Amino acid sequence: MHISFTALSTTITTGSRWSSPTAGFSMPHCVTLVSFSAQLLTQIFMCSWPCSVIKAAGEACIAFHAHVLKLGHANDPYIRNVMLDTYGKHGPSEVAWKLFDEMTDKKLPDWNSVISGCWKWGNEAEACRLFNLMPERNVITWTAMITGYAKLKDLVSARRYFDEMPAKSVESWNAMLSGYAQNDFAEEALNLFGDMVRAGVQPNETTLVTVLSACSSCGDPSLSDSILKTMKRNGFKMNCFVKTALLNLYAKQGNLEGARRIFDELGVYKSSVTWNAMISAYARVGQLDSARELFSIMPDRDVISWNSMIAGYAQNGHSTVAIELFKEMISTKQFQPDEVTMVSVISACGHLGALELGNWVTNLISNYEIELTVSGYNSLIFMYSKCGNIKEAQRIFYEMEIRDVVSYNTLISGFAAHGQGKDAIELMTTMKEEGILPDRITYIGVLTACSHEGLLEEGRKVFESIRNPSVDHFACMVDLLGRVGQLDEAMILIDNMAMEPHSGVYGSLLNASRIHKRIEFGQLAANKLFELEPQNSGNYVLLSNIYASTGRWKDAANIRQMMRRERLRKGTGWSCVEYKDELHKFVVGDRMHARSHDIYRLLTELLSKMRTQGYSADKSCALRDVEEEEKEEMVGIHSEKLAICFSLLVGEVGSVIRVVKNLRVCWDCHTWIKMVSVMVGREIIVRDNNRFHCFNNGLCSCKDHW
DNA sequence: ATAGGGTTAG
Repeated sequence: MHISFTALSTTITTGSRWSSPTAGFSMPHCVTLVSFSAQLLTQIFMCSWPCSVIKAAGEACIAFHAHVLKLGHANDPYIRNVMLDTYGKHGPSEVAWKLFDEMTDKKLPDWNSVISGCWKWGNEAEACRLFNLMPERNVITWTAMITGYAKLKDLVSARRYFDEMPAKSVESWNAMLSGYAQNDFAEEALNLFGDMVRAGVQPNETTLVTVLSACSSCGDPSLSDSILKTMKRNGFKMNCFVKTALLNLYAKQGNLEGARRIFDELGVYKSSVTWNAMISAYARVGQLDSARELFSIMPDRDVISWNSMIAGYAQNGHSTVAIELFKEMISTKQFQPDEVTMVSVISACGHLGALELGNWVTNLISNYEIELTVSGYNSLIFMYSKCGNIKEAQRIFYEMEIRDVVSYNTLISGFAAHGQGKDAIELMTTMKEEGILPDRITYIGVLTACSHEGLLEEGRKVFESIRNPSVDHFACMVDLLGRVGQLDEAMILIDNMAMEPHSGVYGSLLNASRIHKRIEFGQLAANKLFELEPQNSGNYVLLSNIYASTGRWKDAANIRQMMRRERLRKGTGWSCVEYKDELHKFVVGDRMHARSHDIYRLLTELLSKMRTQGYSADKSCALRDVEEEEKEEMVGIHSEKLAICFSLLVGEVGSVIRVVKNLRVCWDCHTWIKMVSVMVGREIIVRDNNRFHCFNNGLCSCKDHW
């Protein structure tokens, strides 16, 4: 960009560029300020004005400069440095470099301003060149170098300057601390803080904010406790920033009452950051009503408030609410959704299997001109594979320029859901070749994929290659062994585990016992599970089903009796169908749907057809069905059946994925859907939580299931 | 200087 000062001067004096781009920053006002004093001019740029005004000031910068020249301040060293600093920070930076080059008597602050400017625009080479060239340096110069390298995430270089600098101010320590803290090196930050205390440097508020933030991400309460004690002992005065950081620390440690106390104590002196910290604290732990209440009375909501709320719903199983809230957000037209918003919403679409909705959201990304980073693309991979379109997920994956471990994990898990074990293994090999190390989630994905495809030997090899297998990996391996029928070996594996097996391990064993009708293992697993998670009704249902499937009706009934005695009910499962841009959600015995009447009629029709077509080909199946009818009379028709009947009514079966929960626990749904697929002569695709089942002509793509 | 997002099993 070429700047002609004379031309600008003219523009300014005619006043044509002034009124609009500078909100609350009108021309006469500026002129007055400039002519007052250099001190005031500094204030305009340096004081903590809202971002919008600073931006406006950036645009107005050139004009200011023109005025400074006109008013004869051009050679005032103080003003000149302010202009240099301002151009460097807000641009156009070229002006700063030009000004600096033309200066014949460069003073130390001028060098410092220009070096800071270089870092601001990411010009490491120039910053270093000037640093080495300058005749003298002060503590500000050195600190600028630390801040600059910290911004580039080059903490080794930052630390080198920090260690080499002849004298350190609190600000230097703070720069190094926040460099560590903001780049996820909480531990290093806390260690450095220890050094700082030992060096006898008095921390200020900024220090505390940084350190408390590091404490909240490192999760060691004893450290923050001692810091807080020292603060109390020294009578440290806490401003709003420190209190908000402390609020966040309490929240991250699970002390919501403590967090709320700080929130309330702050009274009217809360910033929007304080509000957001409290809202997201509630939202994270699933106290969505408390979060929503604060959200609704918060004075100045911003994107982050919306994002915290939306993410709260999305992460606590309320995908539909998350999407509704998002729609509300954009309908106000006051808020621009950003990548973070989109990631939550896209992920919610994935959980719901709502492809149409997902496509609509994806289009919004370009409408709002949102630049996606790796996380954004990752969420798209997740959404497409959860919606059954693994091809599109793969396409996005291969089009990405940079992929991280989550990209790989997400696609591998997608392969697992689609039963593509070999693809999962192959992708893990590729990621290693690309220099990305598999983590525990990668292995969970690959093992699950092997299990779903029945690849015992391949899975075994993968399992043996894991350096420090966690309980989850054992659970996957038990699942794999169990599914292919090697229950004895699965049992040996459990017995030889170095750690205590958790519910996932016994859950896998129980499921395998069901598939292969191995009552003895089923009983063992179920009894362990009754201890480990007595509230999970699914375990009772499963054991009862195992008894029933081998004709032990009395035992089956006893378990049901036990459930009743313990007042356990099947959890709130739901099924969901997307049709014409709308989500149709069903729960057990649902009669709320607009087409309920038609749905139940079709259901009855199908059932009588099934009877005449010999639903009872398999003896145990027929008997099961009797018991199932009994149960349905009590609790109502399964949500899965309602959802599928709705799809049949609107004629969308085969093109849309249906999401159902707990197909595993569901008594006869699997058989039922198989029969339906024969009767309608079409393919029915169902996603049971995390796995796709393709029903066609009485067969299911996952052979191991029943 | 403080606040917000994505991945796993049954």
